[in-house]
Amino acid sequence: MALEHAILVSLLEKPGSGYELARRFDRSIGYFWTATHQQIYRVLKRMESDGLLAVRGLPQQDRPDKKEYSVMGPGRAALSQWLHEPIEPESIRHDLAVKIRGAAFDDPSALIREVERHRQVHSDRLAHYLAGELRDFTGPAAPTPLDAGQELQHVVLRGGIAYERMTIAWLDDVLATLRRLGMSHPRA
Amino acid sequence: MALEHAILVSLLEKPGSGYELARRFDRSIGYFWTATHQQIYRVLKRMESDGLLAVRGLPQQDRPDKKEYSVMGPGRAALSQWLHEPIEPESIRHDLAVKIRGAAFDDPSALIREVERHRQVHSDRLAHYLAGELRDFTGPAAPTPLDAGQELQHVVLRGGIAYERMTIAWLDDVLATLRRLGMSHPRA
DNA sequence: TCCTCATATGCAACTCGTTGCATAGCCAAG
DNA sequence: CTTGGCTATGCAACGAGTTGCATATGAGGA
Repeated sequence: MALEHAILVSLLEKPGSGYELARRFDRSIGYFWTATHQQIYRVLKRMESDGLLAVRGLPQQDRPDKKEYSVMGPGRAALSQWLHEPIEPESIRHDLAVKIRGAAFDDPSALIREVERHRQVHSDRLAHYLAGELRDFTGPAAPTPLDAGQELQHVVLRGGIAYERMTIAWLDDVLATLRRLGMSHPRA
Repeated sequence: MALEHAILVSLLEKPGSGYELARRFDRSIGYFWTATHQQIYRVLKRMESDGLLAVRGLPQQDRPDKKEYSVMGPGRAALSQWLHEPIEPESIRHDLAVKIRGAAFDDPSALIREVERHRQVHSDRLAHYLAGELRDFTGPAAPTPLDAGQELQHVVLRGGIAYERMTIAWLDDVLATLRRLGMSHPRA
């Protein structure tokens, strides 16, 4: 149930509405966690009724009202408790790897375009992460020195960068393998 | 719904029972997909009633009967169709990254043992993958030349190896960062 | 003898996550 | 003037995944 905790972290970094959270989950938090607005609204409601969050209705001019959530004492305590509990190291769930092994029972060369498309997506993500790193942490406009929260955000971002770089290199390996097999066995 | 397809791939590689599949999902297939026996039994039953799989009851001496599943024509067709459909590049779900950012609101040094434990798990996985690579693909007992299926299994395994190596390096970066913050801010 | 482990399958209840749809006002482009 | 996009929230239904428990047999150890 880490979505709850990811929301607590994000709201501690800055209070906001469900809609704003959903956008953060498409951006910085999205480097390591994804969530749709449906999930977020549902969990926010539960967390509020559990007393972890406070909600403040903000009537706005020219657009629908929004509800700004912020973390209460029990929310902070719940996060702290979770931080002290051990969690399971994650295991991967990689559809593309299933497809690659499945290619042994189909035409391997048919996968090449798909793998190229994935490579492009990861390459775009890498560029996006690197731009963010320059903007927030290593560029001339970045604060110096960084505070603890920023250092931790930076090390998480470095993880995202390392992940994308590793993935791109692996997809190149996959492409080379598929092309090699496609040449020697034009039709499997 | 890639569990279904992972099962098809695994049963095409070799027919087997639900129990055997569950063990494969703890081993080679588990490099990139996990599933419990509950999930597997449930999906096998559905796939059989959908006509994707054939089942053969094997009475055994000295132990409970087992049901051996194998892929039928429609199952192979379903896999082939899926292989030709584009899939979304996955996004990460990394609890540990949530914890690391959360450490800004708690004592960062409390996370060090947790990160060290994760590093150990990934290091063990890497050793396990490398042993498997030597046994099945690069060692003296490995078949030469490898057929297409084995080449594809190998490139997937290389992906697992690259992932673990990257993760270990990142966790070292995380540990260095946490230790640095722990020194300059003994209590956050 | 009893306990645990390994094989082998399964139900029931639950939470988590996704998808489609609905509402509602404003703005800008065509 | 209608279509689509952005802000902002939400319901309903479904599918995916987890956890706890139940059943059955035989082997080996305490």
